[in-house]
Amino acid sequence: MDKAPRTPNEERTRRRRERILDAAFHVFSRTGYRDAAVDDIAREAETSKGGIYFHFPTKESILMELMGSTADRLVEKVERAVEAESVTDPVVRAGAAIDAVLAIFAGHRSMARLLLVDGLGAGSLFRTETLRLHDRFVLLIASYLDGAVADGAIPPLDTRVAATAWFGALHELVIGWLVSEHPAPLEDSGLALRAMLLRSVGVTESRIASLEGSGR
Amino acid sequence: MDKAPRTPNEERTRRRRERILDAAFHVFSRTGYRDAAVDDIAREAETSKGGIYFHFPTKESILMELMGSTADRLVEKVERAVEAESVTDPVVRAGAAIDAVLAIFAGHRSMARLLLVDGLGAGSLFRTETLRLHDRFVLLIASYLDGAVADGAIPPLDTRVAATAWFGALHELVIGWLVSEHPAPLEDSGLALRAMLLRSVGVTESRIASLEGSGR
Amino acid sequence: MDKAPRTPNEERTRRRRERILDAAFHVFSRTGYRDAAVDDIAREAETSKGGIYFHFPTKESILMELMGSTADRLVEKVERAVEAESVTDPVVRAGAAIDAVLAIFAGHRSMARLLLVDGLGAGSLFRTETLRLHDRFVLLIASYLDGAVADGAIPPLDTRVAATAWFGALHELVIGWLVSEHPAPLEDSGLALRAMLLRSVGVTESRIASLEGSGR
Amino acid sequence: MDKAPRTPNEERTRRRRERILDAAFHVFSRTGYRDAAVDDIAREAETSKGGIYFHFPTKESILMELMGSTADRLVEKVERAVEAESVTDPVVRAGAAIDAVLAIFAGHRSMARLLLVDGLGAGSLFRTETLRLHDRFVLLIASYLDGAVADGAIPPLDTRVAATAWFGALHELVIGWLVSEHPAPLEDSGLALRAMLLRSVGVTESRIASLEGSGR
DNA sequence: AATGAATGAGGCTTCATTCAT
DNA sequence: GATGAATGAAGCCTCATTCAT
Repeated sequence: MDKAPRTPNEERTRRRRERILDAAFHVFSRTGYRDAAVDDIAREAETSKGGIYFHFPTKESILMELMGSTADRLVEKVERAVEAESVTDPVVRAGAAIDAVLAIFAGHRSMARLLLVDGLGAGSLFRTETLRLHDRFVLLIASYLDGAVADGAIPPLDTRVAATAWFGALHELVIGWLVSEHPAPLEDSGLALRAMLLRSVGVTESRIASLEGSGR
Repeated sequence: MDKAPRTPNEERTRRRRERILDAAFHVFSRTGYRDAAVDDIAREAETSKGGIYFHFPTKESILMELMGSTADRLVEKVERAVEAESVTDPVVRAGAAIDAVLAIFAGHRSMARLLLVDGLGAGSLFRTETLRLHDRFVLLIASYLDGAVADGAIPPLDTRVAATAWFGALHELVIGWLVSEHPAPLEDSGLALRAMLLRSVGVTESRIASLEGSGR
Repeated sequence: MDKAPRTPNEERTRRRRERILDAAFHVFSRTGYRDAAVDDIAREAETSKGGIYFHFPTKESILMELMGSTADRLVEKVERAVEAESVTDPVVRAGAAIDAVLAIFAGHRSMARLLLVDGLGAGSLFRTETLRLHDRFVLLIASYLDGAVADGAIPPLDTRVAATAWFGALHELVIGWLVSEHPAPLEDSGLALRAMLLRSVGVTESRIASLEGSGR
Repeated sequence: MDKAPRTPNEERTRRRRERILDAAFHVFSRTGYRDAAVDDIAREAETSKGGIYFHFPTKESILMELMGSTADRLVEKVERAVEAESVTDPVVRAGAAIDAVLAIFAGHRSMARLLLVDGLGAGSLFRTETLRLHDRFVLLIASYLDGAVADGAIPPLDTRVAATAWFGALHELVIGWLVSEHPAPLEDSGLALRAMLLRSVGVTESRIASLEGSGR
C-alpha cells in the first residue's frame, strides 16, 4: 500500500503532523483563526514553534490543510450515509442527506464551527475556501434533488437555488445550535426541518408523513 | 429633544462621529475587521488616530455601534416594507418580508457583507453580536409566521425552526451573491426562493402562484 | 526658507529622526548592519522600537538614508576643501583632494567604517549602494586627474583606472587605520601615500618635492 | 604522512568534508555569509544538517577554514607565479606579482568575492579574518618591494605603505570588476595599473616601457 | 557517521492605545 | 477637540544548534 509508512520514522513524523493539525484545529475552533497564536498551537500540540514550522510553511497552510482534508471527509461521510440507506427512492435519499448533514455536524461540533463559521471572517483567502466548502455541500444536495426531479418524484425546479436554500437552512440551524449554551438535541429541530425542506421542493404531505419514522 | 444640537459645536462633533462611522464601515467591509487598522479609518475619515479615540473608546466599540445601529435600521426597513404592502393577509405579509430582506441586502452589498459575513470570524465578541443580528431577523420572520399560523393560513408548526430555516436560506443565497464576481440579479433566484419558502411552511401551490406577480 | 520648520512640532520631529539616524549610525558602525538589532538602535536613540518604525518604514531604509545623506556631505566636503586651496594648478588640486579624503575619513572614523566597509557584506542592496559611493569618489578624483591631463601637467592616461587605483589605495590605508588598535596618525602615512600617488600618474619628482610642505 | 588515508573510511570522511567546504564556498559567494542557511549548504553538499555538524562545530568554523585554506593557496599561487618568471630583477618580480594577483582573482571570481568583499561586512570576527588576508597580500607585496629597495632598483621608501597602496589599488580594481555586469577583461586595465604602480615607487619610465610586453 | 526532527532564542514588523502639545 | 508622535506587547517566521534513532 502506498499509505503504509516505509520506516518507523515516517510514521512518527506523520503522527506529529497529525498532532499539530489536531491542536491547530482545537485552537482555531476556540479562538478563531486570527486570534490563534502559533505559540498556542505549539503548546497544545506539546511541541515548539519551530517544530510547527518544520511541518508547515506558514500558519495559513495549517488552516488550508485542515479545511481541505476535513471537508473531504465530511462530504464522503454524507455520501456514505446516504448509500447506507440502500434505497433508490430519490426522496428518501434526499431526506437521508439532510439527516446525514445534521448528524455529522452534530457529531463534530467544533469541526463544524471551524469549517462553517470561522473561515468566513478570516481574510479573503479563507472566505474563498470556506465558500468552496459550502459549495461542495450545495452541489451534493443539488445532485440528490436532480435525481428526484429526473425521477419525477418532485416537480422541476431550479435545483441550484433549492440546494442553496437547503444548505443555508441546515447551516443556520447548526450554527444556532453550535453557539447556544444549552443546545437542545439537534435531532428534534432536525425532524421539523426535514419536513419543511422536503415540502419546499414539492414533496407531498402524505409522502413526508410516511417518512417520518424512517430517519436515522 | 436630546438629539437636537444645542450649539453649532455639538452639531460639528456629531458630524465628525458620523464621518468616522461611515469610514469605519467602508474600511471594515473592504478589509475585514481584523485587518483594518485604525489608521486606515482615520485616513478615510480625514481625521487622525487621536481624533477617533476622542469619539470612541476602542476600535471594537466602533464595530459594535456600527452593527447595532445598522441592524436597527435594517430591521426597521423590513418592517416598513411589509407595512407598506398594507394588506392583512399573513401569507402575503410573510412573502413581502422575504422580498424585503433580499431587496435590502441587494441594495447594500457591503453592509450585508460586514453584518452577515465578517462578523462571524472576527473573534468571539463579534460572533455573538453577529448572531444576535441573525436572531433579530429570525424573530421578525417568526412573528410573521406566527401571524399566519394564528390566522389559520398555514398549519401549526415550530415557527422558530421555520424562521431559522428561512433566514438561513436567505442568508446563504445572499452570501453566494455577495462573493460572486458577476452576481446575477438577486431578484431572479429570489423569486424561486420565495416560492420554496412559502411551500415549506405549507402554503398551497395555488396560493403561491397567485402571489407570483405581486412581489415588489 | 524651505528648510525652516513651520511649527515647533516639525522641528521636534526632525530632531527625533536625526537622533535615530545618529543612533543607528553608531550601532551599525559597532555591530555591522546585519548584527544590529532594531532594539539596539531604539535603546541608543532613547526611544522605542515602535518609535523608530514611525519615522522609518524598515531597518533597511535607515541604512539607505544614512548612506545617501552622509555620502553627499562627504563628497561635498572634499570639493570644498579643494576649492579652499584657491589655486588653479591641477597637480596641487589633485594633491589637495588626496589630503582632503584622508583628513575627512580620519575625522570620521566610524562613519568611514560604515560607509566604506560595512555596506559591502550586508546583502546585495547595500553592496550596490556602497559601490555607488566608491564610484562617486572615483569620479571626483578622475575629474581632478582629467584637469591635470588637459592642462598638460601630467601625461595622458586612463584616468578612470588611475582614479580607481587612487581611491583603492586611500581606502585600504584608511581601513588599515580604522581597524588597527593603536592607529598611528593617518597624516604620517598619508604624506608618503600622496607622493606615491602623484608619482604614479607621472608627476615629476621635483614637483612632488615642491609640494611636500604645502599639505594641510 | 598524516594526510594519507589509513582506511577507506577515512578517505570517505575526508571527501565528505571537502564536499561540504565546496558547497559552503559556493553558497557563501552567492548569498553572503549571513544570509546563507546551513540548510542551503547541506542541500548543495547533498548531505544533511546533522552531517555538517558532524564535520564542523559551527557555521562560523566553516567560513574560517574556508578563508584560511584558500588564502594559503592564493598566496602560494602568487609566490609560485613570481618564481616561475625565474628572474632575479626585483622590479620584474614586483611587476609579476601584480600580474599574478590580478590573474588569480580574474580566474576565481566568486572566490575573490567571498574573500575580498563578503568577509568585510559579516560581523567583526570575519572582518578581522578578511583583513588578515589583506595583510598577507600586503606583506607579500612589501617583501618584493623590500627586495627592490635593497637592490637599489628603486629609491628607499615606506614599503609598508606602498604595499598597502598597491594592494588597495588592486583590490578596488578587482571589486569593480567583480560587481560589474559586463566586466571587460581585467588584463586590459591591469596593464595600465601595473605601469602606475611601478611608477608610484619610482621605477623609471624607460624601465616600465621595457617591461610592457613581458607580463604574462 | 548520518539523518531529520525538534528546540528556542531572537529578528523584524504591526498596531491598538495613550498622551503631550 | 484634534493631532501626530510614542509606546510596547504581540505576532509570524528564521535558523543555528542539538539529539534520538
